[in-house]
Amino acid sequence: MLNHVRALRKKHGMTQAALAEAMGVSRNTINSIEVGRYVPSLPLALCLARFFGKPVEEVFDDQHEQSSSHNL
Amino acid sequence: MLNHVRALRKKHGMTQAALAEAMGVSRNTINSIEVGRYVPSLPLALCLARFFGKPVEEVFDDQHEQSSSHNL
DNA sequence: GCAGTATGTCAAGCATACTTGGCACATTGG
DNA sequence: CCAATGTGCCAAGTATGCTTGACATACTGC
Repeated sequence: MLNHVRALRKKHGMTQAALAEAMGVSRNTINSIEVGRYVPSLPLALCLARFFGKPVEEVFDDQHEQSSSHNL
Repeated sequence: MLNHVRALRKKHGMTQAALAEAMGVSRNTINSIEVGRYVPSLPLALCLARFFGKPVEEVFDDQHEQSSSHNL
């Protein structure tokens, strides 16, 4: 699951900690999503997309994900 | 987390079992999402939205959710 | 009455999202 | 030199998405 969280966050001039607080999650959660350790929940994905003013599909690329085969 | 999965599924003339198979998940998963027992993962939400030809935001309403207070 | 289909729900188990708290490293500026 | 800031990562614990398998209900048509 590719995502553009890091690029969008930097475009907003925010740190991981600041974005985390804005989303109501921990810094570790934002960091883990940015580096691809796991994919966010739907509520968090909606929250991030809304925050960045973009549709969820533009922030998260489920199509050409590189990661290991089986999804969900 | 409100969603329009049931309405969209019926609009496609499908059963829960058929939609489940199309999404690659169990019937129980589709049923649980429709009746609001839990919200789907982001990959499944993207898959459902893509299947119905709608943006994720139109299938899942995070804004006016009725469910129990704290999110994520 | 009985079989088949569609739905709702439960329990137990596994996978994973998210938490707190901590540590390491690099960069920057006093 | 030293402190502060930003980032990456780890461990252990909790919450929840998803699974299989099963059972109950209702409806339909033979």
